[in-house]
Amino acid sequence: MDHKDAIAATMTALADPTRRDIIDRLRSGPLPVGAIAKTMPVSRPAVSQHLRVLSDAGLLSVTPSGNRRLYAIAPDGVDALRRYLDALWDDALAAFQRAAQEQAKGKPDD
Amino acid sequence: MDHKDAIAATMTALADPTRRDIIDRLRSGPLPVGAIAKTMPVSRPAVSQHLRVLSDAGLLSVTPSGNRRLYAIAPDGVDALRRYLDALWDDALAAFQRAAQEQAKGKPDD
DNA sequence: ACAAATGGTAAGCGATAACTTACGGTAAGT
DNA sequence: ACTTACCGTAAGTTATCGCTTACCATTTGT
Repeated sequence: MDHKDAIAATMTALADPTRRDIIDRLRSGPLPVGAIAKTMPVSRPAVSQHLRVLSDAGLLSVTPSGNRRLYAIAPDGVDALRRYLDALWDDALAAFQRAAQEQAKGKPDD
Repeated sequence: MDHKDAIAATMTALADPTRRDIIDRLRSGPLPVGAIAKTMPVSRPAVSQHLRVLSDAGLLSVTPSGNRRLYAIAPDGVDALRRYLDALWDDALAAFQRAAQEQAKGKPDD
């Protein structure tokens, strides 16, 4: 998977409110599918599908434990998106300051 | 707008590839609608609609300049999402280390 | 005053995505 | 061995979203 595509997949994964709910459930630690679905308004297969999307995006890791499958937040996946936003923030700030400078130079007597 | 909703809107706004393309066009500085649309494979109204979504999410600022409207990346909007991911990353790391500790304690003779 | 340029909005269409029910497959308990 | 629990996948439906064309408002230029 390309780096640009990875960002796209991660962003799309986090865009859905139900998936962000799932992420919130996993903030305190790994959980099996059933435990997640029990506290959510959607069916278990729906949760399973969401977990697939989140895993494909690299946001979750899966560790089969006997009968169950424990899902956990993958710090690396979150970090990738974090770095993208850091770069975007740097560019935005630089462009902002440049625009402010040009306006001060272009219109000195406002 | 609630803080949670703001994150949701920002995430949804950045989930679309065309909107991320627009953001990329604005990395070097503010641009009017027409200039953006000219370098993109979609029509100007489509760009206009995307700019609306991005603005509503707080990711862009608009400054009317005579006939045109200059769109620029809003550093504050990006920063809000950045902080959300930072918090998520912190929680993920803490949960990760806690899980590693519990496994080391629970299964000492693996 | 008229014409051209810039851009936001409405209506309609096609594709995608999230959900449900139904099913199959593997691991654990009795 | 059989039954129960846990979970992923398939098929089908519905709602949402992104796009286009058409239209209107405002501003600039002649």
